Amino acid sequence: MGRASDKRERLIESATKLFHQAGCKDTSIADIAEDSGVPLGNVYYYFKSKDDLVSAVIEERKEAIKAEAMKWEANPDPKQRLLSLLDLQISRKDEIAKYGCPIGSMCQELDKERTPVAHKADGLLSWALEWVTRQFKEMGHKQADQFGLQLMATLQGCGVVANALKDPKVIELEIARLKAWIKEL
Amino acid sequence: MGRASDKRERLIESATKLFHQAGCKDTSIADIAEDSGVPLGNVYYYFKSKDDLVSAVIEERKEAIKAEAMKWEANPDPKQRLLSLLDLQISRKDEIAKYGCPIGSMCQELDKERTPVAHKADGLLSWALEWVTRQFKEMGHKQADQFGLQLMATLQGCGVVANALKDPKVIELEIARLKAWIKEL
DNA sequence: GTCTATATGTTGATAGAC
DNA sequence: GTCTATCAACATATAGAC
Repeated sequence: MGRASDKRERLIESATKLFHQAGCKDTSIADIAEDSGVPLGNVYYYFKSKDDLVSAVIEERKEAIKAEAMKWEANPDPKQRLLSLLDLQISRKDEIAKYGCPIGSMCQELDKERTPVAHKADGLLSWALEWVTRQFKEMGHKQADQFGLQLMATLQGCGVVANALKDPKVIELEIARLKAWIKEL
Repeated sequence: MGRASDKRERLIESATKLFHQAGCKDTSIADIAEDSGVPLGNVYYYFKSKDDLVSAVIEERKEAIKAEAMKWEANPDPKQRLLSLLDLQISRKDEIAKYGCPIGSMCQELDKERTPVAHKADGLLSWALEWVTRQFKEMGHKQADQFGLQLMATLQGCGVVANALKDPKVIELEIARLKAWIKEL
């Protein structure tokens, strides 16, 4: 691919958005083609199957998360890094209340599928859990594993509850509590 | 319906199981018909559409939850009632790690649909949240709203994480923590 | 009330002209 | 590399015999 057009990345971009908003299953290739402005038949030049496209979306999200984490790691204080993560979640509260957590909802949806990519999204969540746990370890906590789990479960949980209640305030409240907890640790 | 056959309830039973295991979208009427031993065409005698069946499944779950809650309310101590809820969740840890929380995963899946029943499952989760909050209120806590949210978010969150990691231990650990917290409140 | 056969619509995927 | 036309599979839902 000496000089590829930007169609591939436009397809991934549209798919990422639509999968989050409507779910992978409810988003057809035609929907993605239309949203990205790529003709239907041409999609299969870039992705040999829908699974392949789903896989690419997950891969792209993984890169985005790792890039974000790398930015935070410029800060030498692991406690501040965790607070950065929480601030990011707060800034996304409206989106999460509308469509759920992009990672969590994708894990739950794909886990029920019987396709080859079924459990690929799980890697995103477990990577995030490991990252969070690592920060607690660097803070010197022996209960780092427990704390990491506690943080991730609350983040995922307030996403589910906020989405069910369609109320971003849920995220605001729960994350405010988490921030207070982390600050005094 | 003077003397109805048990086909209607068998269909709901199969649908409840399959929707949880594979998701509503991925479970076809044919799947449900086969699992329940009811011929495909006959399903539409009992439910005029798939949405109608989904709706009935949600309704049945609601009744089951309310019945369970009523049993717990025989106990005069609200703290014990909350512990009963947590014990129930622990007893279901393997199922939840495999397929996710039946309520939470249904909320997340249906929220993305564009059908008339789209947000009906949300009522289950908000009912549970209200019930939990009421127990904290009866315990005399002024922060009952916050505590209720905290409990529900953690319950839902450990379901998502356990499902992604396919590890029931996640539920065991998080709920043990919740129980300790509630006991010393 | 029960069940078979089938209509109807949508989707993922392919063929093949350009 | 690009795009139109279309196939094949599968889903919901209905018609109509029993």
